[in-house]
Amino acid sequence: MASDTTAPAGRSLLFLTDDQLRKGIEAMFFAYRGFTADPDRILAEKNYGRAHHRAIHFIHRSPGTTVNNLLSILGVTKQSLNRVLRTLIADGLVSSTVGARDRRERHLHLTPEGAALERSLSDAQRERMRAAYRAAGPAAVAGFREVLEAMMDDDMRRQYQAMVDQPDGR
Amino acid sequence: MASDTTAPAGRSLLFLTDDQLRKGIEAMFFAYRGFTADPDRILAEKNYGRAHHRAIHFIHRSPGTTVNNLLSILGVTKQSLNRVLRTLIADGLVSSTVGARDRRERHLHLTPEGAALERSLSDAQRERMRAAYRAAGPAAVAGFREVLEAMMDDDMRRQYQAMVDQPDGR
DNA sequence: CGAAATACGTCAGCCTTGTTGACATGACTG
DNA sequence: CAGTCATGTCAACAAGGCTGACGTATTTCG
Repeated sequence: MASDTTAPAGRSLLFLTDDQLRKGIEAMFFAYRGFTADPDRILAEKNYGRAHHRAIHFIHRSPGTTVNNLLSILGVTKQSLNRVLRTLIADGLVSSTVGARDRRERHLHLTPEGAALERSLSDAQRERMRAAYRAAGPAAVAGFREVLEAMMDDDMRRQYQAMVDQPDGR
Repeated sequence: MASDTTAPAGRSLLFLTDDQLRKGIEAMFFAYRGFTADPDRILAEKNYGRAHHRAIHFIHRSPGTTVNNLLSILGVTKQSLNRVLRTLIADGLVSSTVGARDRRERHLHLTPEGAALERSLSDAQRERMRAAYRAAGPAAVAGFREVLEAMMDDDMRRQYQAMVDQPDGR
């Protein structure tokens, strides 16, 4: 690497050493493990995986969303998503209803049972996030969000922004 | 849950609404995708996966580390790690040498080829991190690290702290 | 010394979750 | 009506987790 030593201006050169960057990388690695640990425990008991969690989360997030929409949010193939969706529907956690305007589409909703599982998953995850936010304080949280957003790919960030700016209507 | 919503008191409480927490959760989700995207592209060309990346990263990080040590850092089973390690050794990216003090142990090092791959992977990841850090600024970066550290499990945080505080000697 | 514990490797089998490719159906659209 | 679109599904495969069971050095401890 060894770039910043020669590079001009910028706001602060010293805080962008490879060592600082490596610490950020390792922090992401370990923090993500913590981030998924609580839901993973709950899901394991019910024989579901992270893929089910993601589907449930975004169906809860955007009730009535279509399969195609979910596909583009999750960034997986339809075969992969369908496998997960099939089990969730079979288990009565998700309902799939034919679209009124366009009858090719299926609109996805959580059933009461699905909503209950979503609740318990997101409670666990929120609890950890809340504790982290409390420990770090509001200023740190703002910085946290800024860096994370800057880390996304452009098209991902667009999806994220669009999603984040609409309240969840719980 | 529904805790902070009942008493909409001060500003310090409002920043911990479920909605704020959800935004943080979704930011983690999308940011982690970005975080792994660049290395994933490089690895895919060489028919390696994220598991190889993690092994390479931490062997680079702690040259001469033992298999058991790596196991506890990565948090996987020895069978799982061994599969990855076997291919890396067979492909000449990692060397395994019998321990001098304790001949049961194997000490792992990157070969020159392994170090080259590590370099190209971490260059890509650091480049993204650098861009995010630049965009967000030093104060945001400090907050970012604070929140991530608060998000880890206690024993994970201990490992992280111990690791982060020793320079990597590159 | 001998028994137990430790570090490592490996075989076999299973699961989840991702992939491609192919194909069918029903529904909208020009 | 022809073409495209949204969806579902079958089959086959790969990565990378897991458990359980063994085998083999080697070290440690009673």
